[in-house]
Amino acid sequence: MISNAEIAAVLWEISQYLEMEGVAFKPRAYEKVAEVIEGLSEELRDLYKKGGLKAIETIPGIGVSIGEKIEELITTGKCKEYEQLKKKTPVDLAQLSKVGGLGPKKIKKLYDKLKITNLTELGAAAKKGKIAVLEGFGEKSEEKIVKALEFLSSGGNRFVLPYILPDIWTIRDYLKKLKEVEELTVAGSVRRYKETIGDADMLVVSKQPKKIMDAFTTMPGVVQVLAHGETKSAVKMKNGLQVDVRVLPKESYGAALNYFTGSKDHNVALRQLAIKKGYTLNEYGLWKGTAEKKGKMIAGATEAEIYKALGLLYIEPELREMTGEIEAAAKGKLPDLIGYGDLKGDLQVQTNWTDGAKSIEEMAVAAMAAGLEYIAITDHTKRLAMVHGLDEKRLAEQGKEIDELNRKFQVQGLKFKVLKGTECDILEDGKLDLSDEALAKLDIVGVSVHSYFNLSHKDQTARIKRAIQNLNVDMFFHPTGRVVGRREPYDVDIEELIATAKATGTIMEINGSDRLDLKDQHIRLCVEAGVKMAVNSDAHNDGHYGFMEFGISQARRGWAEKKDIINAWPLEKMLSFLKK
DNA sequence: GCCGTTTTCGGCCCGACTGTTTTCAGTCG
Repeated sequence: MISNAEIAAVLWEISQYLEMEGVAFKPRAYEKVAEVIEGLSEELRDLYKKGGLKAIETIPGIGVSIGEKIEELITTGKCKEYEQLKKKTPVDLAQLSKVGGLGPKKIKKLYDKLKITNLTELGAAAKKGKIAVLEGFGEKSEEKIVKALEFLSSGGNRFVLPYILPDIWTIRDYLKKLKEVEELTVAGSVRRYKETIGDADMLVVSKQPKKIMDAFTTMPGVVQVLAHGETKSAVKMKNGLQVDVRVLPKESYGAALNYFTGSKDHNVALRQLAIKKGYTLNEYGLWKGTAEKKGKMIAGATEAEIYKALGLLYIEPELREMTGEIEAAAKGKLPDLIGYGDLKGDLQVQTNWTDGAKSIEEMAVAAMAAGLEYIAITDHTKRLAMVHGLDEKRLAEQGKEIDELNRKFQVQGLKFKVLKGTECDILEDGKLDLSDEALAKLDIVGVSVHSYFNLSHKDQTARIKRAIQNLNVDMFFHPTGRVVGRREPYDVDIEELIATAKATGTIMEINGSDRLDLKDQHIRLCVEAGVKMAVNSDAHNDGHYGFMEFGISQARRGWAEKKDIINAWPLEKMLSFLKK
C-alpha cells in the first residue's frame, strides 16, 4: 500500500541522483512529476486499480518510463532503478537537502570524499574541519553548514501560516516605514495563502536599493544574514523565519510580483508560454525576442497586463499551483472565486457553555463588529466531558438564552441573528451523542469526530457515513480531523464521504482555524461534485473571527465560488438550503 | 524523460548571489 507521498519521494530522489550525474533535462522531468503527484487528490494505487498503467499515463508529465516505475512501485513496493542509484550513493537525500547551500552535486562530493550519508556524519565532519579543505568548499561553506544544522536541530523550517502571519506583518510594517520604500508587497507562498510557509518573500519598489538592503539586513530581530546583494538579500530571524527581500524598479513591478509570487512551476509554465509566443518573461518584464536577444518590453508594470499579453485571464495568486489554472485561463474558464469579504455568517462558534472563553452575547457582539449578519452557536456535547459538553437539558436551556438574546437584538433594531446549533459528537458506531428529538429542535446541526481516531479505513468511513446520513444532520465539521503541522488526518475515504454528502445534502465544513480542514484539494473535489460547503472560524474567543480569512483562502485555493459556500448567502437562503 | 494549434524530433525558464575562483559552478527561488 504505497501512498502518493511515498511515490513522489522516490521520484524526487531519482531526480536528485540524475542531477548528481550531471544528466541533462531528465532531473527536471522527474522533479516535475513528483510535484504533480504530491498535488493529486486521488491515490495513484486506486487509479491504477481502476484503469491500470493507461490511467497512470494520463497524468501530465508521466510517460512510458516514469509510468512503468510507478507501476513497479505500486505492485512491488520497490523500484529497481532507484535501488541501484541508492546503492551507488547511499545518502539520506531528504535530510541532507534541507541543509541550505547543499544540492545534489555537493552532497555527492561529500559522499565521494568523506563518505557522509546523513546529518550526524555531516555535523561531525564539519566540526573536525574536514569540509573546508575539500575542493569547491571552504571555511565559509563549513560555517554555513554548522549553522544550518543548528537551525534544523532546533526544529522548525516550516511555519503554519495563521500563526506566523502576525510576525510577517511586523517586518513588513517596519520596512514600509523606510523613506526609500515606494511600495512593498509580501509575495511568495504567503500571498498564495499556502497553509505552511518556509519563508517570507517581500518585494520592494525603490530607486535606492542599496539603502534598502542595508536597512533590511540590519533590522531588529535578524540573527543571520544569508545573502546580501545589491538588489536581493535574505536573513534569518530570531524565530527561525527566513525573509527574502528583492528590490526592483517601478516599471517592473508587475513582472516582479508575478515572479516573486510563484509558484515556481506556475512561473515556469508562463515563461514557456511566453517563448511559444516569441517572447521572453523574466522578473523585469515581458519582452519581445529571446533571452539572449531581447527586444522591446511589452508588459511588466502590472500582473494583469502580463497575463493579458500571454492570452490569459488574470489568475488569482491562490490558484497559481499548476493544477490546471493556465489551461482554464487560456479557455476563459477560471472560477469566479469567493472573495475575502463575502461571508455573511459563521456556522461554528463555541461559547463559555463549554470550551469557549466568552458568553453567547459577547460572541454575537464581536461577530457584528466583524461585519457578520448571523452566527450559529455550536457548543460541544456531553461525550466531551472534559469541556462539560451539553446534554439535552442544558442544550434546551441554552436555546432559551439564545431566544432572549435575539428578542433583545430585535428591540434594539439590530438585524443580527443568533442560530441554535450544536457540534454533536459522532460516537464510535456512528450514532450521535444527542437524541434525534433534541437535534430536530435546532436551527443547524453539525457533527464531528473527537474520538476513535484510529479506526480502520473501512470502519471510520462507515461510521461517519452513518452519522451524516441522519436526517437531522446538516453539516460535517472538520471532516478529516487533521491539525496543520500537529495531527495527521484519520484514515477515511474522503471521496466516499463527499459522495455521501452529495446524496444526503450534507454541508462539508472548511474550518478556518489551524485545522484548515477540508483542505484545498478536497474542496476542489466538493466543487466538482456539486457538494456545498461552509467556511467557519471555529471561534473559541471573540478575537477568533479573523480565522475565517484562512478558511476563505483555502476555499479559493480549492476553486470555490460564492455559490459553493452557503454562509456567503443571506440568512433565509442559507436556512432554506438545509435539510428539512 | 516528456511533449507537440509552428514539432513524433528537437527542444526543454531565467537571473541573482555566494564562495571559491581568476571566469564560473552550484544553489536558490
